[in-house]
Amino acid sequence: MTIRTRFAPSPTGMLHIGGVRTALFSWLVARRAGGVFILRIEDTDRERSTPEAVHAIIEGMQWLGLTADEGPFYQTDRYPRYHEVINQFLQSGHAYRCYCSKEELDEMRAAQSARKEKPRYDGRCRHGAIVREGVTPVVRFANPQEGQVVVRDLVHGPIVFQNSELDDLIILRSDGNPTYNFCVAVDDWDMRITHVVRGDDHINNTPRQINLLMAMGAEPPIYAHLPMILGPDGTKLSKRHGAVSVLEYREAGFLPEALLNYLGRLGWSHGDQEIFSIEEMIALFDLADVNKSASALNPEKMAWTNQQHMMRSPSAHLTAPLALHLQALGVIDPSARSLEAIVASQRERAKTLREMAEASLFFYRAPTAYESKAAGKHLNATALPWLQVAEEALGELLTWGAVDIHRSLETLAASHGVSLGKIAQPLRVAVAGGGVSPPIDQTLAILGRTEVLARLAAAVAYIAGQPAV
RNA sequence: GCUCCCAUCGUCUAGAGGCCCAGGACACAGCCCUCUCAAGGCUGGUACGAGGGUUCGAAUCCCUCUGGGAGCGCCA
Repeated sequence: MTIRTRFAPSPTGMLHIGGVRTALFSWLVARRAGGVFILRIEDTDRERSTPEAVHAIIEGMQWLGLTADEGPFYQTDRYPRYHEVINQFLQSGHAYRCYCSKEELDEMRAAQSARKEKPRYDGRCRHGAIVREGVTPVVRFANPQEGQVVVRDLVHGPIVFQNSELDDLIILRSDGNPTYNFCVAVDDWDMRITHVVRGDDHINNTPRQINLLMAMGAEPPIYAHLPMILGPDGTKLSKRHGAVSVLEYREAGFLPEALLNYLGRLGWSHGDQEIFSIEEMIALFDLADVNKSASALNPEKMAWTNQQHMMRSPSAHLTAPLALHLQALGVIDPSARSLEAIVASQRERAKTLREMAEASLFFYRAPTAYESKAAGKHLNATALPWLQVAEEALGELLTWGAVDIHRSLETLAASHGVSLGKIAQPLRVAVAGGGVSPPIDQTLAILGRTEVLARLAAAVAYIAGQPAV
């Protein structure tokens, strides 16, 4: 049997990190089994669903590479089918019309709470409701009143619910809109979903959905309820934790595969392995290895994971996104320097592409001011002669490559009986404006001879203009 | 209140009765490497929520408690 899974977000907000993790696991289950992954948009809440949110979900999934084999399907397109099932239920006695008003229901629930009972519909319209003129009834599902429902859950094991705990839920609102649990059951059946992978906040909905499925004569799928993802402080994830939308992680300079790797390791593990490529995750993922307890986001580890992926990626894979980040920082033409060389020199020095872009700005812009601490230490009278001899030696180089530059500077240092650092640091501050950059030979190679000599001349002039101490 | 879920270092986790006076990773501290910053290497500290069982033996199995979370909607 072909494994079929689905990701079913409701487009009422941005696609957040928790949703992405759910989508990832669901996608992984399908990919691992050579099955089918379906995207279904649950937009029956017409008040809160927006086209912008739908777009953000699709764009996010696309950026992450979590491609759907079928869909996106929209529940609002499936109303005829829902009404068809509701009519069947009405005829078969699996559902009934209920004329109770909201006030009546509120009163009922208030009374139950006062008696310390679980608030629930008491089924007063179940047997021959009194038709009220001018009131459009809702349709309620006649939930079985006895026996139990066993949820087959791959991460939790079997979970048992007593039918006596469940009430008759509304499946069709008075405004004609079917409700969530009902639509999910119909869709999962119609789309022949074999494995429902979703957040464990849905565990309590599951027995209702199973009863609905059984009333349709359907075989319930297997479930896998994933633990929640919490904010770094261990509380429920919300806007105040910063990034809400996955797309914000793209802006922040994360690689999609790194984000997926980090999210995958939240709740899932494969021994001691930390870094996984997408292919490895597909090959190794197993719901049996998924944790039951909630986990908190750790921004430092997320960044570290991203860095690890950047270090392992072929340079060519990083140049395009780096160019985008450079442009976002105001660099008109990122290709004015070798992006591959920049990536090669910066990849282990940055946690994100954005950081990499920031640290690489000096390749495109000569320093307009020197970092005061670095300049004080390295752009002074002591450094002046080193800058001058380096300028001369570099000017005479026949070929301008990192290896040539390195050899030249080393020879220079050796001939004066000093360490390379003595010369490299002043050079670094002169060309980069501060005390930090990739190795000096690579840095100069990327910059190009003309630019380097110009910046050295500027630094020499700067020192000359400094008051003598 | 009722129902359901969960519980190993600060965080992510390994651990399916003896291999564990608990291993790895992030973060932190120190050292090494070194032209800066990183990366890398080495070293260090900190965890099985509590109490009862079961067993020759429990982080691992059972029970109770405690603590956290979810649901109880004409939201999804």
